[in-house]
Amino acid sequence: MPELAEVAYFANRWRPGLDERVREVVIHPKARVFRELERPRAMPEQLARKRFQEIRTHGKQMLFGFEDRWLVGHLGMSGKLWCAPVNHRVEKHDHLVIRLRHRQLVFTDPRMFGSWQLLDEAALDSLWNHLPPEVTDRRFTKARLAAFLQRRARRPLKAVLLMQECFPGIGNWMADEVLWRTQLDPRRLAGSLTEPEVAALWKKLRLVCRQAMRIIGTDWGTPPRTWLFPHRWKDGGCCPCGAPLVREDVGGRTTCWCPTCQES
DNA sequence: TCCTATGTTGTATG
DNA sequence: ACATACAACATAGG
Repeated sequence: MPELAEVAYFANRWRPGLDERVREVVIHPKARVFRELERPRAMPEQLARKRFQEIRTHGKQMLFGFEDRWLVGHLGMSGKLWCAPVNHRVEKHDHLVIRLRHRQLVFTDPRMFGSWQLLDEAALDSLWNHLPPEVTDRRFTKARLAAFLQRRARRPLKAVLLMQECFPGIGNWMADEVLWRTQLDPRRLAGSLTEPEVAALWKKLRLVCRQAMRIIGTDWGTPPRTWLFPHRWKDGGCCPCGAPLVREDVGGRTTCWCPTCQES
């Protein structure tokens, strides 16, 4: 489910717990979501008694600060964060539960494509502080976009927009939304864009990221009907222009576009 | 039963 | 070394 703005939304579900201390951490040490931890069993004790102080996100990554330890989480395909009352009992897909005095911070993920890491200050510096610029960042320049499209010249645009190394936070629906607004066929090869097309793509990438964060990021609002978003999910949908939308596999992912608005 | 799912990664191949 | 293509991961729901 989660892309840029949904990730920001979920990260903020833990906000009510800020300033509280960790009483207990409950995990399933063998759950796939802890595959990046060297010693999953050590994690609960490393967080015990620490104060929850900070929430940040970067693309689809979330960072939670606990004094001198930082949890980095990724929600995968089906992960969710929420605050549970203190009497909540751990359920089947609750893989990480951080118990505070007044609530519990819960990570639920049926498919277990999500992942968690625990960083110390050195690891935080080497990992979190060297991420690529976000799409809305001033350093995400048109030249940077053009260079990346050239490097991935033989892949369809749709597949390229999903590459987190250049487009942190862009996922399946956001990629389709951006291409629809840019009126580019998702099957076009990245290296085939003209300079004005690159400029338009850059502009729409930034626009969709900003608007998604504003509408979905804080309270999971519903994007208006003027977006592709509400029309794209199942077969039989129509573009706001009236034409039937196409849904097909492009670059390994189901892709939705308007054959009228997005000419090849 | 079969197909799909808002994601990433490992591996084979060119 | 670099780029590309695709299976694999695990589960639920239609």
